[in-house]
Amino acid sequence: MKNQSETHHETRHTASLERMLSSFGPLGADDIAYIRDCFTGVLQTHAAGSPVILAPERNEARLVFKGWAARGAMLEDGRRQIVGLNLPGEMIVASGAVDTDMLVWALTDVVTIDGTAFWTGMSELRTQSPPLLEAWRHYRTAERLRMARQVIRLGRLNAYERTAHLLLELHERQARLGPVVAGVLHLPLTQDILADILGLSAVHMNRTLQQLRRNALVDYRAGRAVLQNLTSLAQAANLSADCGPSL
Amino acid sequence: MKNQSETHHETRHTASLERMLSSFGPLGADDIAYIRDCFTGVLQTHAAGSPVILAPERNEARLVFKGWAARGAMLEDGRRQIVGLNLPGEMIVASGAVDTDMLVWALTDVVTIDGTAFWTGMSELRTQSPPLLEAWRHYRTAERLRMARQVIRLGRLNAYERTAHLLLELHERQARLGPVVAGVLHLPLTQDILADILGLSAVHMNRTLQQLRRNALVDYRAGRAVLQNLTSLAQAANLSADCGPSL
DNA sequence: CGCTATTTTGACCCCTTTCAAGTGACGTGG
DNA sequence: CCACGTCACTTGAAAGGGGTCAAAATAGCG
Repeated sequence: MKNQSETHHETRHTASLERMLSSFGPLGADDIAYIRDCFTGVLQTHAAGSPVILAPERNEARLVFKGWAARGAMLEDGRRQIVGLNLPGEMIVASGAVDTDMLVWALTDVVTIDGTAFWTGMSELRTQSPPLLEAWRHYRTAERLRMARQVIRLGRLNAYERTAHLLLELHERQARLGPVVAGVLHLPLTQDILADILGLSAVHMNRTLQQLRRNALVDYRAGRAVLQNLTSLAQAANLSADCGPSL
Repeated sequence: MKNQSETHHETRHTASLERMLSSFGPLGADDIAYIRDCFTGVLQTHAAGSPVILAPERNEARLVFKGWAARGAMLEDGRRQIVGLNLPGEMIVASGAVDTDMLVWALTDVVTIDGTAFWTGMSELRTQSPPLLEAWRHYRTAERLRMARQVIRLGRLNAYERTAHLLLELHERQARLGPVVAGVLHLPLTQDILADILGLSAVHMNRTLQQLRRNALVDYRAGRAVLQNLTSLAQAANLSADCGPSL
C-alpha cells in the first residue's frame, strides 16, 4: 500500500497520450511540444488496490503513465461495479468521476503524473491549435460513447456477449494508445476485476471465459488475451455496424 | 409520424434550461439574456416514437422544450436499451450521443429548438461570464455522473433497487427543471419504456412496480408517480450517501 | 362503443448467483 | 529444499431472479 512520490523526469511520459490523440486527428510538432510542456510534474505511484485521490476543488486531473486504474463504486454490502477503466495515456479527472459514492482506484500498480495544466488548458482553450482541440474533442466524445456502450452491455447483453464486446473494445482502445499485434491484448486484470466491470459474479466470469476459449474465440491467461477470431468475436458480441472502423 | 416545423416565437422556451442551470450555480440577468438570445430558432415537433435526427457535421445541438426523448441503441434482434433520457430543459447533442449504433428518439411527442449556438458558445467560451460557465460545467459533470449511476444500476442492482434508484434520480432531476411537489413525479413513460431504461423485460418491470406499490413506496399510474416515502425508497435503492444533498 | 395500446397474470424455463470445496501457482520462512 | 499461506482460478450442485410465451383484463381514444 505504498503511495510515495518519486522525482522522475525521464524521456516522455506522454507517449501514449500523444499517440492516442493523434489517432483522433493528426497533430503538429507544436502540439506535441505543447503536450510535453504540460506534463513536467512529479510522478506518483499508486499500489494496486489503493485509491487514486484527486482534489476536486483544484479540478485536479492526472495522466495515467503506467498501469490500469478503475472508476466505479462500492456498495456497502460488498458489491462493486466498475464504471470505466483508465489505461496508460488516458486521464483521470476529479469532477464527475469522483463524487460522493464514485471513486477511482488502481487495479495494478499505477504511476500517474499531474495533468491539471493540460486539462484546464484544453477546457479553457488556452491553446489556439485547432487540430489539437479537435483531437481532444474527439477523445472526449469517444469516452462518452464508451460509457454508453458500457450501459448497453450491462443492460441488454448476456455474459457471453458482454465479454466479447468488452474485449473488442479494449483491443481497439489499445491500438490507439500504442502499436499492438492484431488480436493480442495486454490484459492485466484478474477475472475478479473483469467480473466487476461486466456486472457478473467471478464464478460466472470464469465460466464465460472458458466458453470463449472452448469456442476458440479467445485465449485468455496471465495478463494476456489473444482474440483468435475478430470477426466471429464481433458477431458474438452482437455488433453489426458497431465494431466498424470508428468504434 | 409527423415531423413538421412550426414557426413559434412564444414567451420563453428556455425557462427550464434557465432554471436548471441556475440550480447548478446562480446566474446573472445578463446570463439569462444571453441564453434567451441563443434560442431564437424555429420549433420542431417530433412525434412519439420518431427519431430525433441531428447533423453531426454541424455539431448540431437541440434543446428539448417539451416532451421526453431517449438516447440509446436497438439491437437487430429487437432488444433495446436506453442509455439516457432527455427531459425538457436539457440538450441533445449530435457528437457522442449519436453514432453508428447510438440514436435519439422521442418517447412522447417532443418539441425541440435549435441550440447549436448555445452549445458551441459554451464549449468555445464565447461568453465571458464565469457564473454561466461554472453552471454549465456543473451541468455537464452531473450528466456524466448520471451515466455512471446508470452503469451501477444495471451492473449491480436488482430490479427492485434499480427502479427505486431511477425514480429518485428522476425526482431530483425534475426539481432542477422546475418547481415540483415533493414526491410527485411527472412520468410520461410506459412500463415498456421503463423496462428499456432499466434493462428489464416489460413483464418483470410490471411486477417490480407492483412490488413497490405493495410496499407503499411508490404509487405509479398514468404518467404520474408518487414517491410516498423518500427515505425508505432511498434505502431500497441502496443509496447510503448516494442520494444526499448533491445527487 | 368497438379498437388498439398498455398493464396484468400464470406457468415454465434458463441464465446467473451463491455456497463450498478443491486445484494450482507463487513467495516466504524454516 | 520443502512446508505453508496466499491469491487466483476451477468445479459442482442447488437455488433464485428474471426472461419468455401466451392469454386475459384494463384503459384510452376516436
